[in-house]
Amino acid sequence: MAKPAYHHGDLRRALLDAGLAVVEREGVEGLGLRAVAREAGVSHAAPYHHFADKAALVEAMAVQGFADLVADMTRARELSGADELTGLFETGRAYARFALGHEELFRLMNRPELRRDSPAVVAAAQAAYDVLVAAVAAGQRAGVVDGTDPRSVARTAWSAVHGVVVLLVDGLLAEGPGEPAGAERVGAERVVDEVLVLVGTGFVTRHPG
Amino acid sequence: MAKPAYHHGDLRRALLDAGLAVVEREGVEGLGLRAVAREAGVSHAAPYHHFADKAALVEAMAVQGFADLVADMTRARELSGADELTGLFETGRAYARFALGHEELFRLMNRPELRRDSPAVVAAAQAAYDVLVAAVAAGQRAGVVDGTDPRSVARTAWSAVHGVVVLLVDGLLAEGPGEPAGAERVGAERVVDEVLVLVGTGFVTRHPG
DNA sequence: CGCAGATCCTGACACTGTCAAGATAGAATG
DNA sequence: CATTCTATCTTGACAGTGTCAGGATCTGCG
Repeated sequence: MAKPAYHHGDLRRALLDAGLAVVEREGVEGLGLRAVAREAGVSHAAPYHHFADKAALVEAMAVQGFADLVADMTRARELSGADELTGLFETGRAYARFALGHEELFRLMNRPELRRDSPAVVAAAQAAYDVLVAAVAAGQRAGVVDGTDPRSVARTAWSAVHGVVVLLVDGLLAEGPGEPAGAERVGAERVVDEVLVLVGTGFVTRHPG
Repeated sequence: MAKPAYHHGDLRRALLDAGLAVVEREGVEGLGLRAVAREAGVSHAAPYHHFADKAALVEAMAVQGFADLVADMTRARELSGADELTGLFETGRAYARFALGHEELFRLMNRPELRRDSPAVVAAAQAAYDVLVAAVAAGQRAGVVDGTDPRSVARTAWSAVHGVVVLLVDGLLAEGPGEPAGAERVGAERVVDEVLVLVGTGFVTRHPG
């Protein structure tokens, strides 16, 4: 159904999906233009009719990924009820869940060359940031978050979430040494929660009076 | 002096330096084996007598980078005097300063394929982490840092520092919109400080009683 | 000196991204 | 319906890459 051999119907979408499949199977560095063409069952130069070059393909994949990410984040915040503090936490948790659930895509989205060369990707990433800023501002209006400038708090919250997720994805924050591989995911989410509450409450001993 | 044309003296070191030069000039993705061979003034297959393959070269560069990083961090902590809290902050600041001062090398050190394929790089990164853990533990012994498990606090501190630095290097946390390019560095350090103190004190409003 | 081994170079192979030219399908026009 | 047009896809080629095999050259030891 809907695969008329020569004129493919919607090859652009098919190439994006094929790229997703390749990147999740073989990692970011295994993603090549010819590989996604093979995966899509098409000739090696066919992608050039839908993307200017390889960079344009991964750019489109990254933009799509960020769009899905902001959808996850806003949905998580909406579903979290009236408490703005748990809403903020759930937003962060959604960020972590997305990254841990699509590790290779997340790595692709954070490729530095995209940040340097693609304003579209930067804008898409900023959109995810804006969701966090909005959640922080709501928390401040509700009186559960300190500070006057929401962007200041959002910067540290974003830094913490992004940092812990990156470190987890790169395997540098395994909970115990030598945990069974199957239990990694639950351990990862526990580490994320731990970091989220600790960055909310702080860890510097408050001097009395 | 010390450049006997054929037998190069210390080509291994020269290749590492050439790789550093190439990576800072052309970025991580411009770093190729043939490029560093050209930079070192040597033939395109010469590196194979000192490194098993390209991955081994960038692995060695990353390990070297992490060694320099831990040196910077420990030195900063030692120079910070007796106050364990400022010692902890200075350790984080040193991390940020290294990353912002060697952006491309920092990006190379954080390449995900290294984390997945090279235990040596993971160990080198963990060594940097251990410096932070030690600083946190010292702060706890001095009574200026909360918590019992130093690794828990160190995880969030590391996450915050690493996160803010990564976001800054990728240009996602510019202070004001459209700051002059020359002032970027000072703005970046201010953002780092802001995040460090905020993650230390926390931003959740404490409910009285 | 003469040899052994380390070090470097040349040449080749498979692979990649990219472009040019030709083949084929569906759409528009008569 | 027949014809032409255009977008789409394929084939073939080129430069550049990582990598290996084989030959050339230097250094140190006997």
